[in-house]
Amino acid sequence: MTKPIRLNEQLCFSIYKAQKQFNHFYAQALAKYKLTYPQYITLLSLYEHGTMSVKEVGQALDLDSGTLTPLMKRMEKDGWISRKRSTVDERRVDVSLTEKAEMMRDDIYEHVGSCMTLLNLPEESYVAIKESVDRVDGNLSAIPDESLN
Amino acid sequence: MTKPIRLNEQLCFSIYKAQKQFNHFYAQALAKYKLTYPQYITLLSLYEHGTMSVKEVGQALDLDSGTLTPLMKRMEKDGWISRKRSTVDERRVDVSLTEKAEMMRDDIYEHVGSCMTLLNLPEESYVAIKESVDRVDGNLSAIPDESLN
DNA sequence: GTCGAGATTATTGTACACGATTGAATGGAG
DNA sequence: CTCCATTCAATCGTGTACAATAATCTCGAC
Repeated sequence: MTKPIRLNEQLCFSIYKAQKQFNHFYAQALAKYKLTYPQYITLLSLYEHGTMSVKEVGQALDLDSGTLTPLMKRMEKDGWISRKRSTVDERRVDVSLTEKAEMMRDDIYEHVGSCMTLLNLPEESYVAIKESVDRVDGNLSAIPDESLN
Repeated sequence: MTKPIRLNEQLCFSIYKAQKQFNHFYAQALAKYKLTYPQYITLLSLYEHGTMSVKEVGQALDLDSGTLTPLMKRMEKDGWISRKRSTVDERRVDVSLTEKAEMMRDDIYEHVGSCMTLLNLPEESYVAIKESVDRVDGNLSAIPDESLN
């Protein structure tokens, strides 16, 4: 007598769908800049920390080089960032913002900020939900892979 | 004086990361069945509703045929489902479960169920968080694309 | 000074995800 | 009965994701 698993009662499915909605939301909001969501968070990270190596961006975003290298090549082609091998340590590739990125900074902050108000969630709810999701994330990452065999 | 956007305070980023953690969690939990997460939810949907058209699966999972067609071809090759054109309406392709899928059903329910206990979230929290995430999803989907230009 | 273990980035292969387009099939409106 | 707008699956192009592997580099042991 095994209990069936109903899709619409699964937290993973809710998060899966919410992530896609956010993706769509940002696709619209960022269309005028021709940025995708992963490109946008890469940009945010650089705005926040300044020039970083690919490795450091990967740690900030929880993405590996297999994702970041092609993504950053596209961002370089679109004039958002420049990439060059560090002269100090030639294994590293330093990623820095272009003039264009610096110039667009406030515009992007402001536009995205105003779009976010349309989400229509009171500040306390927003923070509370975020903390809940972070807890789920934390609990998940604490599970050793071997225990799932 | 534009307020900077801090990545680690963004709900979208928390959900983005949690989704990836769930993906990793299910990649481990489903490895013995050689199923990915999207394949697993396709299977769940068929367990729940029986034979469905591609369109109906797409509505249940919020995915389009561009994603589902290749995914289902892989699932067919791996012996989970069979696909055939409806004789009633030849635009439709009916997707049904194989013997193998029916036989594995309880095994999968049980194994995934036991993995879920490792998430270590009390039932009330689980439900409350899920409802919060669903609300965010609902609010997002209510935003008209044009208002984000 | 050279060598090799370990670290770091790039590349490759597989699998989503989705917008846009295509082409076959359907079912009304007239 | 015949157009023709609509529906549906498949296809194509672009862009993530990530595991696995390859290529490159650093630094400490000697």
